[in-house]
Amino acid sequence: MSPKRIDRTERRRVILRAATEVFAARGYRAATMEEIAAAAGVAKGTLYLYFPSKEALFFALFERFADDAMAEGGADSETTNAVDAVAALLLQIAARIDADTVLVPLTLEFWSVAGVAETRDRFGARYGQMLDMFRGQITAMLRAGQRRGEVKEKLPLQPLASTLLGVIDGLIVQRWVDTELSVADTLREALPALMAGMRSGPGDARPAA
Amino acid sequence: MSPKRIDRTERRRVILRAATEVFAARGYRAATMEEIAAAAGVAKGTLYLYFPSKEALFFALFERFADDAMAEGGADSETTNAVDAVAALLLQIAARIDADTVLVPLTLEFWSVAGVAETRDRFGARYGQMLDMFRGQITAMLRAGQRRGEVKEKLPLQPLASTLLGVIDGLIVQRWVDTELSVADTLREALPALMAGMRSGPGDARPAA
Amino acid sequence: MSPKRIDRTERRRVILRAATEVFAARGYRAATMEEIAAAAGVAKGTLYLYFPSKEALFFALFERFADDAMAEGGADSETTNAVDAVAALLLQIAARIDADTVLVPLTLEFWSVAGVAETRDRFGARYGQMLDMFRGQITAMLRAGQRRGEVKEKLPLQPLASTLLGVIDGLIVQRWVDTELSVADTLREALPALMAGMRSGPGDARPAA
Amino acid sequence: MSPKRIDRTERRRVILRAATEVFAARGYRAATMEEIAAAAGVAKGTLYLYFPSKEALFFALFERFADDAMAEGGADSETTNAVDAVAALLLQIAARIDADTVLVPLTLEFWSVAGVAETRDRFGARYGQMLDMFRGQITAMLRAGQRRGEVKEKLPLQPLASTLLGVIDGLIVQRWVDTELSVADTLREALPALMAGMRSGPGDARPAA
DNA sequence: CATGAATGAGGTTTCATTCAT
DNA sequence: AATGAATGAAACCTCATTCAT
Repeated sequence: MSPKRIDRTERRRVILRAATEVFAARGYRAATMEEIAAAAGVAKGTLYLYFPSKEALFFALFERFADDAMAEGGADSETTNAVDAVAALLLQIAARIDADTVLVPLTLEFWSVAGVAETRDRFGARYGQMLDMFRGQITAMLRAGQRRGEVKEKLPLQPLASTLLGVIDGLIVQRWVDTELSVADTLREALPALMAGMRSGPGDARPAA
Repeated sequence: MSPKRIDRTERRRVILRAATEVFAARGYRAATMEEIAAAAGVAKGTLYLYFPSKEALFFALFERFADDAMAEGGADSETTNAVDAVAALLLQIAARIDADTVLVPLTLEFWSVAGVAETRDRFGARYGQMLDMFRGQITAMLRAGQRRGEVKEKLPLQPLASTLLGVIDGLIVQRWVDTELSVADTLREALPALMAGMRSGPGDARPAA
Repeated sequence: MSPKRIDRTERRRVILRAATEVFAARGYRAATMEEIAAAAGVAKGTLYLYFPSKEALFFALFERFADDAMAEGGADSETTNAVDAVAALLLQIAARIDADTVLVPLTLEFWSVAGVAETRDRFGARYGQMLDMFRGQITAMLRAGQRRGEVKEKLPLQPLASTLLGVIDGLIVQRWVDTELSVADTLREALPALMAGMRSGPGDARPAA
Repeated sequence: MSPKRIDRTERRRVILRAATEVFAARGYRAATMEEIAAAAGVAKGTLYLYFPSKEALFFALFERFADDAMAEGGADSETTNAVDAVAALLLQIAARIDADTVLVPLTLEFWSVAGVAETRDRFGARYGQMLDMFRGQITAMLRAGQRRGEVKEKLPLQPLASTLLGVIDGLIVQRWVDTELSVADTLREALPALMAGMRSGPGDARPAA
C-alpha cells in the first residue's frame, strides 16, 4: 500500500550482506563505501540513508554478528553429560566458522578495529559482552555437571571456561593462515583428550545417593 | 672524510620501538608515518632512510616479533615430564604477553593486516612459519613423552598441538577486551585440568613395574 | 531518481583548457594538480573524476593537440600547384601557432616529457604518428606535383619533407625565445626562396610544349 | 704544491659530464642530485661545493653547451661560395648532433626548462643570444655572397636565416622520436634542393665586370 | 675539502561525506 | 527515497638543501 515498494528492512539486510563481503575481503580501512555500494547494488549516497557513517555500518555488522553468535547458545545442556555438552557447544560454533568463509577474516577485522584506540570502547564493550555470555554459559554447564557428579570438584571453572572458549579464537587465527585447516575437525579430535581430565573419575565420584 | 657518526642499528631500533607503540595504539592503517616519526624523535623523511615504505616498516616489526617469539623455544624439554614441559612453554609465552602491553594490540593488528588480500602472502607466509614451528615443537615434545611413557599413546598429536597453541591466541583476544585478565594466570590454573587427560594413567602405564 | 544534471563533456573540456594553461606556463613537472583545479574552478578531487592521474591528464591534452593538428590536413592539394600547396599547408600550421599563444610552450613541454625515459614510449609513439602523417602528406603532395610536371624529378622527397616539416618546429623554438617573431610571417617570406629550387624550371620541363 | 691533489676545474668537469648524462636521461625535474652525485662518483654534498643549486648546475651545463655551439661558428665563409658555406655550417652542427647522443634529449630539456615561467628569463636570454649569433652569422654570409654576386638580390635574409637555422632544431625533434634518423644525412640530401633557389641564376647575375 | 644523515615543504592521490537534483 | 558529482582533509613519499663530523 505504500507508494514505493521498498522494504527498508530488506535493503538494510542487502547492504549489510554486501558490507560483510567487502570488509572481509579488504579490511575495514581499505574497504571503501564505493565498493560496498557497488556490491549492494545501490548508490553511495544510499548507504547514508541507512547508516550514518562507515563506522556505524561496520558496527552494525558487528552487532548482527554478535547477536547471531549469542543465539547459538542455549543448547541441550540438561539432557547430556556436562562435559559432552560443552564440547558440543564448541563444535557447533566451530562448524559455523568452517561453513561460512567470511567469518574468519571478518572476525580478525573486528579484533583489529576494536584494538584501535578510537573505537575500543564501543567495540570492546560489545565484544566483552559476548565473551562473558559464552564464558558464563560454559561455567554454568560445568557447574551443573559438578552438581550431577559428572565433573570433578575443585576445578577452576572461570579460567577453564576462558581457555576453552579461547581455543575457538585461537583456531580461527590458524585457519586464516592455513585455509585447509578445519576448526571443527581439529577440535573434534583434540577435545576428548583435553577434556578427559575434567570428568570425575571412579575414585572421586560423589558418595552418591 | 669522517662522516657524521651515527649508529644506524641503534637508530633503526629506536624507530622500530616507536612504530611498535604507534601501530599498537592506532592500528596499521590509522597510524601515520608522521606520528611514528614524532614518536621516534626524528623527521618524517628519516624514516624512509631506514625503511623504504610504511608497509616495509610494519613488516620489519612483524619479523622482529616473529624472531623473538621463535627464539623463545628450546626449553628444558628433556629434563622434565613432557606434559609439564609443554605447559611450561605455553606459560613462558603467556608471561611475555602479560609483561609487554603492546603485544596484544600488535598481535591483533598483525592478524588483521595479514588477512587483507594485498598483504596476505607476505605476512601470512611468515606467520604460518611461526605457527608451524611452535606446533612442531609441541608435537615433538609430546612424541618424546610418549617414548618415555609419560604421555598416553593414541593421542591425535597434531590437532592437540594446534589447539594448545591456539589457547594462547584465544586468550590474547580476551585479554584485549578485558585488560585485567592475565593470560599466564589463567593458563596456570586451567592447564593442569586440561592436560591431565594426556598423561598416561596407572591403567595404561608401560609394562614397567 | 534524477541525478544532478552535469555535462561531463563540457566539464572535461573546461579541465583540459585549464590544464593547457597551467602546463604551458609551468611545465609538466612543476604544474600541480592544485593549480590546475584552481584554474578550472573545481576542487582537486574533481580532476580525478575525469582523469585517473596527472599523467593521463597531460596525455589527454597531448592527444587532443595531436588530433587537432592532424585534422588540419586535407588541404586543396589538387587545385593548386603542388609546391604552393605544400607552402600553404605549412603556413596554415604556422598561423595556428601564432594565433594560440599556449601552443609554443606546450609543444616544448610535449617534447620534453616525451624525451624522458618513463614516458617515452607512450608519448613518443603518438608524436611519431603525427610526424609520419605530416611527412607522408607532404611527400604525397610533391609526388603528385612531379606527376603533373610541376615539381622537379630526382628530388629526395623524404628528406625534403622532413626538413620542410622541421622548419615549423624550428621556428616554434625561436618563437618561444623571441615572442615578437611570427612563425607565419617568417615562413611567408622565406618559403618562396627555399622552395623555388623545387619547381621544375624551363630547362627540365616535361617534353610538353 | 697544494696539500690536496684535487683539481677543482677537473672535478667540476666531471660533475658537469655526469649531470649531462642524468639530465638527458631523466629530464630536469626528474633528475635528482643523488643520481648526479652517484654518476659523478662524489657525495651529494660535494655537488654544492661546486654549484650552489640544482638550477645553477643545469644552467652551467646549458652555458657550456651554448659556448660549445657558438665556438662552432667562424667557418671558412670567405673562401667558398656563400650558399655552400651556409650549408657547410648547418651540416657541421648536424654532424655534432648525430655524434653526441645526449645532445638531442638535452636540447629538448633546455627548451622545456626555459619555457617555464620561473626560469624563462635566465635561460631564454642566453638561448636567444645563441640564436642571434647564428642568425647573424648566416645573414652575414649570405650578404657577403650577395656582394660577390653568388646570392640572389632581393632575398629576405633575416627570415631565411631564421628558417635555415630552424631546420636544425626541427630535425632534432624528429630525431628523438625516430632514433634512426640522421640529422646530417637528411640535411645533406635536402639542402641542395632547398638552397638552389637562393643562388643567383644566369639571368640575374650582376652586370659585373 | 668531502661526506651523507637529516630535514620538512610540497606533490600526487584517495575517499568519507555532503547535497542539489 | 535515491543518486552520484563534488569536495577537501589527510596520507604517503620524494628530494633539494643543510651541516656536524
